Amino acid sequence: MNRVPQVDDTPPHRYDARLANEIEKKWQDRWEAEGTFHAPNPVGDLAEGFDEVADLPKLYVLDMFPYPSGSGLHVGHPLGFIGTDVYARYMRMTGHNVLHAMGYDAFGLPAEEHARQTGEHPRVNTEANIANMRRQLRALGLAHDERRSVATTDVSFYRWTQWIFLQIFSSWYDPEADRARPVADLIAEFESGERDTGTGTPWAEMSEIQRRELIDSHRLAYVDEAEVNWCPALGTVLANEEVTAEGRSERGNHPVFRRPLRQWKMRITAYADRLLADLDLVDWPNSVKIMQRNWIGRSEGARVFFDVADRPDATIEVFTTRPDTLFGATYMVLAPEHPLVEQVTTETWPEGTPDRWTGGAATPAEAVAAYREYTARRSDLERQVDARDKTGVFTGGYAVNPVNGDRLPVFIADYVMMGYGTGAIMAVPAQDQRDWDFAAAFDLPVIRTVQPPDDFEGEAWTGEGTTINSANPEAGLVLDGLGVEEAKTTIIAWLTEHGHGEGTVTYKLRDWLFSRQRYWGEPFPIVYDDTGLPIALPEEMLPVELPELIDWAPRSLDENAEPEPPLGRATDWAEVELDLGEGPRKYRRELNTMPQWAGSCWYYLRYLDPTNDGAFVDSTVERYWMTDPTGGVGGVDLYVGGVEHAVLHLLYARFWHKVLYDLGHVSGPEPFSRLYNQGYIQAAAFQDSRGVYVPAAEVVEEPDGSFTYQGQPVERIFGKMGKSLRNAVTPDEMYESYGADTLRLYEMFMGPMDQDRPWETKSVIGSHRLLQRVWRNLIDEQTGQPNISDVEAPEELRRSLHRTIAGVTEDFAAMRFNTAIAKITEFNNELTRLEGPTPEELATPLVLMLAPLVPHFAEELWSRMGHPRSLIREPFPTFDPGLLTSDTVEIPVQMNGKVRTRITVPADADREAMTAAALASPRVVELLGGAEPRKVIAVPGRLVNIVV
RNA sequence: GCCCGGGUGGUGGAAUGGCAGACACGGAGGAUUCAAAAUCCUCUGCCCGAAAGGGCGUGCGGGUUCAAGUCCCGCCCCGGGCACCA
Repeated sequence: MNRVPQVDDTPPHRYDARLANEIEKKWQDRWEAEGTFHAPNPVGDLAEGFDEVADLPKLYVLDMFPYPSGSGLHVGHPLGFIGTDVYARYMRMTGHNVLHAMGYDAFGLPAEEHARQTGEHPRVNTEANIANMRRQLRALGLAHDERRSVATTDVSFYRWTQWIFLQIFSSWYDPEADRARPVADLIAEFESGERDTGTGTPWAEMSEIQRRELIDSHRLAYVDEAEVNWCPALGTVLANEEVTAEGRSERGNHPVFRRPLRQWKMRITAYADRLLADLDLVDWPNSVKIMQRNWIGRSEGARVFFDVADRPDATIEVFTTRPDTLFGATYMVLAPEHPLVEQVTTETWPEGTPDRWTGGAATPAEAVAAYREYTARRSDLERQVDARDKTGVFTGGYAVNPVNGDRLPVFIADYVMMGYGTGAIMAVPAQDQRDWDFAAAFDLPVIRTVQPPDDFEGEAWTGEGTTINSANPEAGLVLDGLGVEEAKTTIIAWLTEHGHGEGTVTYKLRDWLFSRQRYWGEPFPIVYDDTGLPIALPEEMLPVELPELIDWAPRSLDENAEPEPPLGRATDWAEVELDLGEGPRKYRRELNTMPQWAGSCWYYLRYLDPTNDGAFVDSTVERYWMTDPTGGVGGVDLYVGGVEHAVLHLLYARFWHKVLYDLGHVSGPEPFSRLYNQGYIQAAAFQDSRGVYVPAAEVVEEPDGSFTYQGQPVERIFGKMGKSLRNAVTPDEMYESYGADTLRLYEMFMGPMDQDRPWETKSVIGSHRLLQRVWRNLIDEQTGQPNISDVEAPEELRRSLHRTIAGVTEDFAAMRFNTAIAKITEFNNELTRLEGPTPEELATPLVLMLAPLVPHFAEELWSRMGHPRSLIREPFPTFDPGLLTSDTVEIPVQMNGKVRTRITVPADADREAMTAAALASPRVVELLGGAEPRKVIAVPGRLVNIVV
């Protein structure tokens, strides 16, 4: 290579990656040493310095709890963190005591899988990952109060997770008071006889075990033998919410099987109504509220009891949202697993049973057995695909319609599910398309009870209409002529009066399956005695620490394997001798662990008071940070995270918060008063002709716009950044090429915070150039000294500055960082055109406006401009409204809505003056050609439109 | 199927019913330089035109309005959520 030796004539003090890295390191160290980001608490360990901020309003800004992944961060991860940091820094400069902290949601499957593969304890791996993530985040210059950083895996943290579990375990939901209360109150009410036990046996006559079982059945955390989602590949059960519609695990996409198992559950359904109603109190994206509402799935209707013909002991209870259509019921359906199926099924087929109904079986019992087997084999996916092809068999039994005594054949069919309502329906084909489809397939009658519109040509009519064919005058029941709503009210009253049913509300929401067969999670603070009933460990025995495990050997588990909690292998730990008040006795520990959601249900409360050994959070501290002084619902002031947590995490956390609120441990009913969903950074990924992903960084864009990798054409797609698509770009790469401030600025500039956007490494240079230009406007690149003078700024630039401040202030407050940056850029571009040193009155506000976005950069300039102290609490620049307007404005003149020319008029010109000026302009005179305009619209300060 | 979002230059995106495309990337040209990088300046939606200027243009089709990316009606496409929920 005979290259000419290069002389590096880059000025010594140019803002480039090398200088940026130097500056960033310096300021990060200084911030840490000076505790710049410490947010003082009103009392307790972290109260130092509170006097200085006592008069300021508080602000609690929070990021969703990150999982410290082993592969480290890519540039998509910190988008939200940077956004909250910019906002939090801005709010500090507008005079708020801002709490912003970051912790780690560090329990979970990946660390345990890693342990299985390497034999290394999950804690070792987890702590290494946390350390790496801390390093990467620190390099971004995020203004977190590092004293408040916690990890769910810290014993000092999960001790309080266990404590909260005990609070929930020791509570029950009092429907009259509509809140959770201590179980002790319930026992007292049973003892005094104030509350009926509901078992038919008075408390005084119950045995000790009966009493415990009764109490346990009321607890908000309870053990239940129930159908659960067993995922052998993960070796654990999953919550319903963790299973996809295809019957696979959300994590890893492994097959999931239904099987009965003894498991912990949380009675979240008791809170269904409040979780729904209180959504009205919070400032959340509408889409998230809707998702939560759908998930809770409240629906109003009625329970109706149907006697079974010739079976006096059996009653089929159905839930319907359309009790007004009861006269249109022509058959009944039970879910295949419904417990009444055996009782309803007859020995032989009734006379005249159509062949279509029997499934070809000789007896109803055989038909039922065969159909049950068929449905058990059928996957959820298959069922969805042919949802309109209804299947089922007749049980041979009949139910009696309470409104008119009609005999209705009872079927089993898999379009009715055990998990919703009562697992049984009355089928009304005329007003329900699913029932219509089934009726058509099985040749069942259709009776319209709502008059469809004359031009209706469809099948089932589910809309409004007049009730018809619905009268039984002898029973005192006439619905004919009523609208749907009136008919519902009338029939519910009739059902209630005659003991055939009642109005009721049903929810889709199920109780929350709370135990997992994993090691790397919080142990339950629960032991069992000989009765097999759970006993809460007393608070003083917390924490219950995880035992050390040596055996990480993978177990091959299949569908039929007995789920086996790893803690069962810690035999020394599993059995324990304790004195729980009755002298030392042997107990068995609970071997399941809590799901990963547990820690994220309350971490935001621990940030408030992370070092407190006497309480999960001090109540004065909690009130200070979580109460809205203006009387709002309170809670975290701004919570930012991805929309993928719209249902699970946010619903669980709200539930725990409400329990804690009911028990008096927190001051408000909602944890997060304002929620903001950040978008995702997507990135281009490239597939070769075999469909294999190639390293995106090595793909070349050809002049014709196509892409090649090593000379071979590849195809571009967009997707999540990550290892699997081989398109990850790390923050470390960006620090090296441009510095962290450039990365921050670019991420904020790419587009609105709440939108997905594609990452483009080649565009980062633009943000870097902005910083270079600002630097050059304020610093002499040869000497590194400020190039700033105290001469007055030209009038035009001063006005421009004040317009910029006004716009940026508004944009920052609304988290529109991209447009704020555009305004700053525009102002700086004007500044660039100015000859000579930059006037101080322009330089200072510019630096302060940039400070939230690029904090190291701004601190460095601030310091070079002669300020000894950090600008962290420097007041944000204010603007003079008088400078926002100018004396004259240029406005467009339209003719018939099309811009034809522009005129300059005094800013305060009224309609007449504007019209006159417009009509006098040469261009308008020319175009009018002497004609009279039909009409002239003049909007002061805006435009003139001449209609001809 | 139902419920939410969203469709604007080559690209990311900007626009209280009032000049569509701010700002940036990319591209073109120029200044500077022995040369290059860097920097600075100019241009850059499409079409016609030498220019002046004109026409078209915010997914498609209608409508309201002096004026529509923005409001209304009907479609199409993309993304997300839910889904035989009685």
